[in-house]
Amino acid sequence: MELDLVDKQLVKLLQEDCKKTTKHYADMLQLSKTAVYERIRRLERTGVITQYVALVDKKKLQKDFTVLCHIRLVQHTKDNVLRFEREVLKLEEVSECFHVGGDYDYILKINVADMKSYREFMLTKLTTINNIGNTQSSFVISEVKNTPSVHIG
Amino acid sequence: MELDLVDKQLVKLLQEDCKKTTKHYADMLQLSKTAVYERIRRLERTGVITQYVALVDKKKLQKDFTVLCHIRLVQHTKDNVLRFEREVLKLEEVSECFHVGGDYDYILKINVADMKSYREFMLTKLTTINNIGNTQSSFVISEVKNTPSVHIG
DNA sequence: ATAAAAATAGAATTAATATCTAAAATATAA
DNA sequence: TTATATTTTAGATATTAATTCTATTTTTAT
Repeated sequence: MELDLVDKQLVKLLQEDCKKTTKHYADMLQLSKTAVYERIRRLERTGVITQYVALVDKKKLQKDFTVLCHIRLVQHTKDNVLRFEREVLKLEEVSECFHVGGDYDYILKINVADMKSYREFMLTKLTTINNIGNTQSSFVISEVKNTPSVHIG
Repeated sequence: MELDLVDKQLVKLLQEDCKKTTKHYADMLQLSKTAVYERIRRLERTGVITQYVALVDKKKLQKDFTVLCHIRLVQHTKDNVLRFEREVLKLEEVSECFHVGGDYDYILKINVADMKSYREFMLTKLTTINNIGNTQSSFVISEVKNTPSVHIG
Protein backbone atom coordinates (compact mmCIF):
# COMPACT_ATOMS: atom_id res chain seq x y z
CA MET A 1 0.00 0.00 0.00
CA GLU A 2 1.22 3.41 -1.00
CA LEU A 3 0.98 6.25 1.49
CA ASP A 4 0.70 9.73 0.07
CA LEU A 5 1.72 12.89 1.92
CA VAL A 6 -1.74 13.35 3.45
CA ASP A 7 -1.71 9.79 4.78
CA LYS A 8 1.66 10.39 6.39
CA GLN A 9 0.49 13.62 7.99
CA LEU A 10 -2.63 11.88 9.22
CA VAL A 11 -0.65 8.99 10.69
CA LYS A 12 1.56 11.45 12.51
CA LEU A 13 -1.45 13.24 13.97
CA LEU A 14 -2.92 9.93 15.13
CA GLN A 15 0.41 8.94 16.67
CA GLU A 16 0.26 12.08 18.78
CA ASP A 17 -3.43 11.91 19.70
CA CYS A 18 -5.85 9.36 18.34
CA LYS A 19 -8.91 10.59 20.21
CA LYS A 20 -9.62 13.85 18.45
CA THR A 21 -12.73 13.96 16.30
CA THR A 22 -12.64 13.19 12.61
CA LYS A 23 -13.62 16.79 12.03
CA HIS A 24 -10.51 17.95 13.88
CA TYR A 25 -8.18 16.00 11.62
CA ALA A 26 -10.25 17.13 8.63
CA ASP A 27 -9.68 20.76 9.60
CA MET A 28 -5.96 20.18 10.15
CA LEU A 29 -5.60 18.56 6.74
CA GLN A 30 -8.08 20.75 4.88
CA LEU A 31 -10.28 17.81 3.95
CA SER A 32 -13.87 16.77 4.57
CA LYS A 33 -14.83 14.49 7.44
CA THR A 34 -15.59 11.65 5.05
CA ALA A 35 -12.25 11.92 3.30
CA VAL A 36 -10.42 11.65 6.61
CA TYR A 37 -12.76 8.93 7.83
CA GLU A 38 -12.11 6.81 4.76
CA ARG A 39 -8.37 7.35 4.97
CA ILE A 40 -8.29 6.24 8.59
CA ARG A 41 -10.35 3.17 7.79
CA ARG A 42 -7.95 2.32 4.99
CA LEU A 43 -4.91 2.75 7.23
CA GLU A 44 -6.53 0.35 9.69
CA ARG A 45 -7.65 -2.12 7.03
CA THR A 46 -4.25 -2.28 5.36
CA GLY A 47 -2.49 -2.74 8.68
CA VAL A 48 -0.59 0.54 8.76
CA ILE A 49 -2.30 1.38 12.03
CA THR A 50 -2.18 -1.69 14.25
CA GLN A 51 -3.51 -0.51 17.59
CA TYR A 52 -4.94 2.42 19.50
CA VAL A 53 -3.62 2.53 23.06
CA ALA A 54 -3.63 4.66 26.17
CA LEU A 55 -0.23 5.69 27.49
CA VAL A 56 0.20 6.02 31.22
CA ASP A 57 2.42 7.97 33.58
CA LYS A 58 4.95 5.42 34.86
CA LYS A 59 5.40 7.38 38.06
CA LYS A 60 1.70 7.26 38.88
CA LEU A 61 1.70 3.49 38.46
CA GLN A 62 4.87 3.01 40.49
CA LYS A 63 6.87 1.78 37.54
CA ASP A 64 9.16 4.74 37.41
CA PHE A 65 12.43 2.87 37.75
CA THR A 66 13.71 1.82 34.33
CA VAL A 67 16.61 -0.49 33.60
CA LEU A 68 18.03 -1.64 30.30
CA CYS A 69 19.20 -5.13 31.10
CA HIS A 70 21.74 -6.72 28.79
CA ILE A 71 21.72 -10.50 28.79
CA ARG A 72 24.06 -13.16 27.47
CA LEU A 73 22.76 -16.69 27.03
CA VAL A 74 24.90 -19.72 27.74
CA GLN A 75 23.70 -21.75 24.77
CA HIS A 76 22.23 -20.45 21.55
CA THR A 77 20.34 -23.44 20.19
CA LYS A 78 16.90 -22.69 18.76
CA ASP A 79 15.18 -24.44 21.64
CA ASN A 80 17.07 -22.45 24.23
CA VAL A 81 16.43 -19.16 22.48
CA LEU A 82 12.70 -19.80 22.05
CA ARG A 83 12.30 -20.95 25.64
CA PHE A 84 14.10 -17.86 26.91
CA GLU A 85 11.85 -15.57 24.86
CA ARG A 86 8.73 -17.37 26.01
CA GLU A 87 9.72 -17.12 29.66
CA VAL A 88 10.73 -13.47 29.43
CA LEU A 89 7.37 -12.48 28.00
CA LYS A 90 5.63 -13.86 31.04
CA LEU A 91 7.30 -11.24 33.20
CA GLU A 92 5.11 -8.15 33.46
CA GLU A 93 8.12 -6.04 34.43
CA VAL A 94 9.59 -6.52 30.94
CA SER A 95 8.17 -3.82 28.70
CA GLU A 96 10.42 -4.41 25.70
CA CYS A 97 12.66 -7.28 24.65
CA PHE A 98 15.13 -7.16 21.79
CA HIS A 99 17.17 -10.01 20.40
CA VAL A 100 20.35 -8.29 19.29
CA GLY A 101 23.65 -9.01 17.69
CA GLY A 102 26.94 -7.97 19.22
CA ASP A 103 28.20 -8.06 22.75
CA TYR A 104 25.01 -9.36 24.33
CA ASP A 105 22.16 -11.53 23.06
CA TYR A 106 19.20 -9.66 24.50
CA ILE A 107 18.44 -6.18 25.71
CA LEU A 108 15.38 -5.89 27.94
CA LYS A 109 13.64 -2.74 29.08
CA ILE A 110 12.49 -3.33 32.63
CA ASN A 111 10.01 -1.12 34.48
CA VAL A 112 9.64 -1.47 38.22
CA ALA A 113 8.98 0.72 41.26
CA ASP A 114 12.50 1.15 42.62
CA MET A 115 15.90 -0.44 43.09
CA LYS A 116 14.57 -2.76 45.77
CA SER A 117 11.91 -4.09 43.40
CA TYR A 118 14.53 -4.47 40.71
CA ARG A 119 16.70 -6.57 42.98
CA GLU A 120 13.65 -8.67 43.81
CA PHE A 121 12.81 -8.99 40.14
CA MET A 122 16.32 -10.14 39.29
CA LEU A 123 16.60 -12.63 42.09
CA THR A 124 13.14 -14.18 42.03
CA LYS A 125 12.11 -13.82 38.40
CA LEU A 126 14.70 -13.07 35.75
CA THR A 127 17.56 -15.22 36.96
CA THR A 128 15.28 -18.18 37.54
CA ILE A 129 15.07 -18.48 33.76
CA ASN A 130 17.40 -21.19 32.55
CA ASN A 131 20.32 -20.61 30.28
CA ILE A 132 21.08 -17.02 31.25
CA GLY A 133 24.82 -16.45 31.28
CA ASN A 134 25.62 -13.05 32.62
CA THR A 135 23.75 -9.79 32.70
CA GLN A 136 24.67 -6.14 32.72
CA SER A 137 22.16 -3.62 34.04
CA SER A 138 22.17 -0.08 32.65
CA PHE A 139 20.14 1.97 35.10
CA VAL A 140 18.18 4.76 33.49
CA ILE A 141 18.95 8.16 34.98
CA SER A 142 16.45 9.97 32.79
CA GLU A 143 14.39 9.33 29.72
CA VAL A 144 14.68 12.00 27.09
CA LYS A 145 11.42 12.54 25.22
CA ASN A 146 10.04 14.96 22.72
CA THR A 147 6.50 16.24 23.15
CA PRO A 148 4.16 15.25 21.82
CA SER A 149 5.71 11.84 21.48
CA VAL A 150 5.37 9.90 18.28
CA HIS A 151 5.34 6.27 19.34
CA ILE A 152 6.46 3.53 17.03
CA GLY A 153 4.33 0.41 17.38
CA MET B 1 -4.29 9.41 43.77
CA GLU B 2 -5.16 5.92 44.81
CA LEU B 3 -6.00 3.35 42.14
CA ASP B 4 -8.27 0.50 43.16
CA LEU B 5 -8.38 -2.87 41.45
CA VAL B 6 -11.06 -1.76 38.98
CA ASP B 7 -8.97 1.27 37.98
CA LYS B 8 -6.00 -0.98 37.33
CA GLN B 9 -8.06 -3.37 35.24
CA LEU B 10 -9.51 -0.45 33.31
CA VAL B 11 -6.07 1.04 32.67
CA LYS B 12 -4.87 -2.29 31.37
CA LEU B 13 -7.84 -2.55 29.01
CA LEU B 14 -7.17 0.97 27.74
CA GLN B 15 -3.48 0.15 27.25
CA GLU B 16 -4.49 -2.70 24.99
CA ASP B 17 -7.25 -0.87 23.10
CA CYS B 18 -8.45 2.62 23.89
CA LYS B 19 -11.05 2.83 21.14
CA LYS B 20 -13.66 0.43 22.40
CA THR B 21 -16.94 1.97 23.56
CA THR B 22 -17.52 2.90 27.17
CA LYS B 23 -20.21 0.23 27.20
CA HIS B 24 -17.65 -2.40 26.22
CA TYR B 25 -15.40 -1.61 29.18
CA ALA B 26 -18.50 -1.40 31.37
CA ASP B 27 -19.47 -4.93 30.37
CA MET B 28 -15.93 -6.22 30.93
CA LEU B 29 -15.84 -4.71 34.39
CA GLN B 30 -19.47 -5.33 35.32
CA LEU B 31 -20.16 -1.64 35.80
CA SER B 32 -22.48 0.94 34.26
CA LYS B 33 -21.39 3.19 31.41
CA THR B 34 -21.40 6.18 33.72
CA ALA B 35 -19.18 4.50 36.28
CA VAL B 36 -16.60 3.64 33.63
CA TYR B 37 -16.95 7.05 32.02
CA GLU B 38 -16.26 8.83 35.29
CA ARG B 39 -13.33 6.57 36.10
CA ILE B 40 -11.73 7.23 32.72
CA ARG B 41 -12.22 10.97 33.16
CA ARG B 42 -10.59 10.78 36.55
CA LEU B 43 -7.63 8.79 35.23
CA GLU B 44 -7.15 11.48 32.60
CA ARG B 45 -7.67 14.37 34.99
CA THR B 46 -5.22 13.03 37.57
CA GLY B 47 -2.60 12.35 34.92
CA VAL B 48 -2.55 8.57 35.15
CA ILE B 49 -3.47 8.41 31.48
CA THR B 50 -1.29 10.88 29.62
CA GLN B 51 -2.01 10.24 25.97
CA TYR B 52 -4.06 8.21 23.52
CA VAL B 53 -2.02 7.22 20.50
CA ALA B 54 -2.15 5.13 17.35
CA LEU B 55 0.57 2.53 16.96
CA VAL B 56 1.82 1.75 13.48
CA ASP B 57 3.41 -1.17 11.73
CA LYS B 58 7.09 -0.26 11.40
CA LYS B 59 7.44 -2.42 8.33
CA LYS B 60 4.65 -0.62 6.51
CA LEU B 61 6.31 2.72 7.20
CA GLN B 62 9.76 1.49 6.18
CA LYS B 63 11.17 1.83 9.66
CA ASP B 64 11.65 -1.84 10.22
CA PHE B 65 15.36 -1.77 10.98
CA THR B 66 15.96 -1.19 14.69
CA VAL B 67 19.27 -0.47 16.39
CA LEU B 68 20.07 0.10 20.03
CA CYS B 69 22.90 2.56 19.84
CA HIS B 70 25.13 2.94 22.89
CA ILE B 71 26.89 6.25 23.18
CA ARG B 72 29.73 7.59 25.29
CA LEU B 73 30.17 11.34 25.59
CA VAL B 74 33.59 12.95 25.73
CA GLN B 75 32.71 15.51 28.39
CA HIS B 76 29.94 15.30 30.97
CA THR B 77 29.38 18.91 31.95
CA LYS B 78 25.78 19.99 32.30
CA ASP B 79 25.97 22.13 29.18
CA ASN B 80 27.32 19.28 27.10
CA VAL B 81 24.75 16.83 28.35
CA LEU B 82 21.83 19.19 27.75
CA ARG B 83 23.05 20.12 24.29
CA PHE B 84 23.46 16.47 23.35
CA GLU B 85 19.92 15.66 24.49
CA ARG B 86 18.50 18.62 22.65
CA GLU B 87 20.24 17.67 19.42
CA VAL B 88 19.30 14.01 19.67
CA LEU B 89 15.61 14.83 20.01
CA LYS B 90 15.68 16.63 16.70
CA LEU B 91 16.46 13.39 14.92
CA GLU B 92 13.25 11.69 13.83
CA GLU B 93 15.04 8.34 13.58
CA VAL B 94 15.49 8.32 17.38
CA SER B 95 12.40 6.77 18.92
CA GLU B 96 13.70 6.46 22.48
CA CYS B 97 16.63 8.01 24.32
CA PHE B 98 17.83 6.94 27.76
CA HIS B 99 20.49 8.58 29.86
CA VAL B 100 22.01 5.66 31.69
CA GLY B 101 24.67 4.85 34.22
CA GLY B 102 27.34 2.26 33.60
CA ASP B 103 29.44 1.48 30.60
CA TYR B 104 27.84 4.02 28.29
CA ASP B 105 26.11 7.36 28.83
CA TYR B 106 23.16 7.02 26.47
CA ILE B 107 21.24 4.23 24.85
CA LEU B 108 19.17 5.25 21.83
CA LYS B 109 16.57 3.22 20.03
CA ILE B 110 16.88 4.02 16.35
CA ASN B 111 14.30 3.11 13.71
CA VAL B 112 15.22 3.33 10.05
CA ALA B 113 14.49 1.48 6.80
CA ASP B 114 17.62 -0.63 6.47
CA MET B 115 21.33 -0.87 7.12
CA LYS B 116 22.08 1.61 4.36
CA SER B 117 19.81 4.19 5.96
CA TYR B 118 21.41 3.50 9.29
CA ARG B 119 24.86 4.14 7.90
CA GLU B 120 23.55 7.35 6.38
CA PHE B 121 21.94 8.32 9.69
CA MET B 122 25.17 7.72 11.58
CA LEU B 123 27.39 9.59 9.14
CA THR B 124 25.22 12.58 8.34
CA LYS B 125 23.16 13.01 11.48
CA LEU B 126 24.19 11.33 14.71
CA THR B 127 27.93 11.79 14.52
CA THR B 128 27.60 15.42 13.53
CA ILE B 129 26.49 16.07 17.12
CA ASN B 130 29.38 17.44 19.11
CA ASN B 131 30.89 15.70 22.09
CA ILE B 132 30.11 12.11 21.10
CA GLY B 133 32.98 9.85 22.10
CA ASN B 134 32.44 6.38 20.80
CA THR B 135 29.35 4.40 19.93
CA GLN B 136 28.42 0.75 19.91
CA SER B 137 25.50 -0.37 17.76
CA SER B 138 23.45 -3.38 18.83
CA PHE B 139 21.47 -4.41 15.77
CA VAL B 140 18.06 -5.82 16.56
CA ILE B 141 17.55 -9.29 15.10
CA SER B 142 13.98 -9.54 16.36
CA GLU B 143 11.69 -7.77 18.74
CA VAL B 144 9.94 -10.07 21.18
CA LYS B 145 6.43 -8.87 22.00
CA ASN B 146 3.41 -10.19 23.77
CA THR B 147 0.00 -9.65 22.29
CA PRO B 148 -1.89 -7.59 22.98
CA SER B 149 0.93 -5.29 24.01
CA VAL B 150 0.65 -3.18 27.09
CA HIS B 151 2.63 -0.10 26.30
CA ILE B 152 4.24 1.96 29.01
CA GLY B 153 4.03 5.68 28.33
C1' DA C 1 -25.34 5.28 64.10
C1' DT C 2 -25.59 9.24 61.44
C1' DA C 3 -24.22 12.69 58.23
C1' DA C 4 -21.35 13.84 54.42
C1' DA C 5 -19.04 12.54 50.41
C1' DA C 6 -18.25 9.68 46.65
C1' DA C 7 -19.56 6.39 43.27
C1' DT C 8 -23.04 4.25 40.51
C1' DA C 9 -27.19 3.34 37.59
C1' DG C 10 -30.49 4.71 34.31
C1' DA C 11 -32.70 8.25 31.50
C1' DA C 12 -32.23 12.29 28.51
C1' DT C 13 -29.43 15.04 25.67
C1' DT C 14 -25.72 16.17 22.79
C1' DA C 15 -22.26 15.03 19.69
C1' DA C 16 -19.76 11.99 17.12
C1' DT C 17 -19.31 8.08 13.92
C1' DA C 18 -20.86 5.55 10.15
C1' DT C 19 -23.52 5.19 5.96
C1' DC C 20 -25.41 6.75 1.67
C1' DT C 21 -25.71 9.41 -2.68
C1' DA C 22 -23.82 12.32 -5.83
C1' DA C 23 -20.08 15.05 -7.64
C1' DA C 24 -15.28 15.79 -8.58
C1' DA C 25 -10.78 14.26 -9.43
C1' DT C 26 -7.69 10.84 -11.09
C1' DA C 27 -6.28 7.09 -13.64
C1' DT C 28 -6.96 3.90 -17.69
C1' DA C 29 -7.92 2.50 -22.35
C1' DA C 30 -9.28 3.37 -26.98
C1' DT D 1 -6.77 13.49 -26.98
C1' DT D 2 -11.33 11.78 -25.56
C1' DA D 3 -14.23 8.62 -23.32
C1' DT D 4 -14.76 5.41 -19.63
C1' DA D 5 -13.85 3.37 -15.27
C1' DT D 6 -12.05 3.94 -10.70
C1' DT D 7 -11.07 6.31 -6.82
C1' DT D 8 -11.59 10.05 -3.79
C1' DT D 9 -14.19 13.53 -1.91
C1' DA D 10 -18.14 16.48 -0.12
C1' DG D 11 -22.48 17.00 1.94
C1' DA D 12 -26.71 15.06 3.93
C1' DT D 13 -28.78 11.54 6.72
C1' DA D 14 -29.06 7.82 9.94
C1' DT D 15 -27.09 5.44 13.58
C1' DT D 16 -24.47 4.96 17.50
C1' DA D 17 -21.80 6.50 21.24
C1' DA D 18 -20.36 10.11 24.48
C1' DT D 19 -21.78 13.30 27.78
C1' DT D 20 -24.82 15.31 31.06
C1' DC D 21 -28.31 15.10 34.52
C1' DT D 22 -30.95 13.30 38.46
C1' DA D 23 -31.81 9.96 41.75
C1' DT D 24 -30.07 6.17 44.38
C1' DT D 25 -26.74 3.42 46.50
C1' DT D 26 -22.44 2.75 48.63
C1' DT D 27 -18.60 4.19 51.11
C1' DT D 28 -16.18 7.03 54.43
C1' DA D 29 -15.60 9.72 58.46
C1' DT D 30 -17.31 11.42 62.66
